[in-house]
Amino acid sequence: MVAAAANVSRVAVSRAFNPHASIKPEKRDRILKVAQELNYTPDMAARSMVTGRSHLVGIIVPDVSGPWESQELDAMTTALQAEGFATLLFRTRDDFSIDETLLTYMKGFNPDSVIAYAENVRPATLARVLDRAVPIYVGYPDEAEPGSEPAPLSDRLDVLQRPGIEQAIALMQGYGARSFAFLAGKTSSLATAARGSIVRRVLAERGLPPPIEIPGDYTYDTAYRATLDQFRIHGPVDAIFAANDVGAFGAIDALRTELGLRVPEDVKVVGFDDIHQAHWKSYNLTTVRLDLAERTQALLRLILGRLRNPTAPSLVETISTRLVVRGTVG
Amino acid sequence: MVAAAANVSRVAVSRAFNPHASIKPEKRDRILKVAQELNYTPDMAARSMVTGRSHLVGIIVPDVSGPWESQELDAMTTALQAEGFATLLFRTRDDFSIDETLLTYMKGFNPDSVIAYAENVRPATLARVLDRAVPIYVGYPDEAEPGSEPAPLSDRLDVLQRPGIEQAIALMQGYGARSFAFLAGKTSSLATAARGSIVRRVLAERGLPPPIEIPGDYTYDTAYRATLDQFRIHGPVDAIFAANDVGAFGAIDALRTELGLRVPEDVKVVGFDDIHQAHWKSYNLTTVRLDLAERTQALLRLILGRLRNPTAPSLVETISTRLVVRGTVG
DNA sequence: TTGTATGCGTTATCAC
DNA sequence: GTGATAACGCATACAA
Repeated sequence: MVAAAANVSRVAVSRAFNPHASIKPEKRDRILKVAQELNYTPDMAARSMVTGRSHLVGIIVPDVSGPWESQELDAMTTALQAEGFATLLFRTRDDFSIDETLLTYMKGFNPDSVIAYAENVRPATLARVLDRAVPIYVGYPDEAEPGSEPAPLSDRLDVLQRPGIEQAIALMQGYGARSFAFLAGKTSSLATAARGSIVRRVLAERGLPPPIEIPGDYTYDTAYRATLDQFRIHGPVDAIFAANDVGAFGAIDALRTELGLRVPEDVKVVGFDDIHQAHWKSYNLTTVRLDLAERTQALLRLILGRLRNPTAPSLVETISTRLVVRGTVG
Repeated sequence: MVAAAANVSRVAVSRAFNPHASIKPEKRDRILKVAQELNYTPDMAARSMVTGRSHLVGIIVPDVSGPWESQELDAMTTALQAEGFATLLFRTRDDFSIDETLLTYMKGFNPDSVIAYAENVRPATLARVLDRAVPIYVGYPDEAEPGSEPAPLSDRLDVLQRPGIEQAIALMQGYGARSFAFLAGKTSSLATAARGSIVRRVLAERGLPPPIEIPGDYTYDTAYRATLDQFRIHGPVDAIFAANDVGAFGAIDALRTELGLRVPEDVKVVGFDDIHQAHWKSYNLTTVRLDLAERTQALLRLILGRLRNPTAPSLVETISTRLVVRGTVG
């Protein structure tokens, strides 16, 4: 507040920086000018204490460097910044064990909102630890397990995974695929569970045999080895549906590099996410798209809506998926 | 502080949460227990005001979803979390124009430290805007331009890029390459400028002709098209040295997919960074490694060292590079 | 070891 | 439109 001392009053400075406050324009301009000369910036921590708004949005991800996660993080950070929020980034380990510690730690920063993914955090834990900020919970409603927790107090982004998966299977079947494999993601992941469940159901509906399950964990290396094992030990399949794009890359490389098979002629492959790398020529992957821009906007609506009306009932946004056809099926 | 009211005193709670404070162990345990039951967490904002430590480390990147950036961000976030810091993430646009605004905004959060990359932020701007936190500046000392700014007040991580580049060129020359191309990154990037300069110098030292410059911007698509243009319009080269791995991927796919050339038989390719994707079988890229763990530890030392002694003269850490040989040269 | 008083920088409330 | 004052939640200096 030295800026004030150098010139005139004290709360005037506060008003000068707050667009809604009433202050004579010329006075505001003068104060802002002095502030800039003195290199003064309002202290967000102090502001946070009295306004109850930290202008921080917490994001918890299991692996910042995962292509999908990093692309979503990029989009969210850009969008949040445009709205005056800063991204507070946390990284969780794969197991649920440190959930509580991490959430408690994060709570100390009083984020205005928290984005958590179903894969990483149990909804009950989330709801219990955070109170001020209503968390946003990304879930997969179609084909949810009967006993799944209802995510009591949180706003939700529901991702409809079925449409894209139906299109993918229809396309592969149309090109003659009869035997399918589902290359799973991490088993603890709700997303992969929902995807696998949908795949099984859609295959059944179309009169196709149930899929062979190839174990995976969303990584390239595991997908590569697991695909090798599947083909060498258990025998080939006509088509592989991967729970994520990176896994599909691993499967494709295993098929082409080590098994001498052609994609898509010998084996068809479809991924999930449509990350930037999916259009790289070496893969040119047909995949189910989770539209990033759409998703980012939906999350932003949830955040802003909750902040505007803290006592509103649970907010829900829904987005869908669709197939992006490239060169690994036709 | 309601936790205190529910039980005993008031500052006792503060001491209970501060490891250094003197308090009877049993009392601390009891307080911590009650705190947990009441779901209480110390407010970092309030703590920040009185201690002058925000436990926030600001990181500014141009593109969170870039493989290299996201991998470094992941490693840094993990390391910082282990030391009790949270990552405050900012994203800059490609041009320098919003530098000041973004930095001012960031300053409002009073980060304990700031990591900025030479590509994104002018050192002078950085030093002027931030005062409390001494920024950490990642630079490339070897082959620095004579007129480059000395980054006055900041701690530095110096990356020695020459060793890895020398090894790469030696290897390619050893396999018979005579004509070289340098696939550049963004022209405004200091890293790419330094890399190009080193490549030119090393080629000259080895009696090889100067490299052809292929324009690029670190992206796959641009590298793909630029490589196509180079070979179709200006003619082929024996070897391509790319300023980053993703650019190398684009070049490889252009060579193999559209030009019908073999890598490494017809054209040798080397990248830079050694991102996770470099070992994917479709590329299996020989590349210059920037060791991530080493780099993360060096940055952490800088941060902690500066915090321990705020008045110390500029801290400098130096890390080197080395070639990782895979399948795109031999 | 423990409690009391003070201050960190800001905004909200209430006078003027 | 403007200024004084209280309050946010915490850590520290000091006294006990």
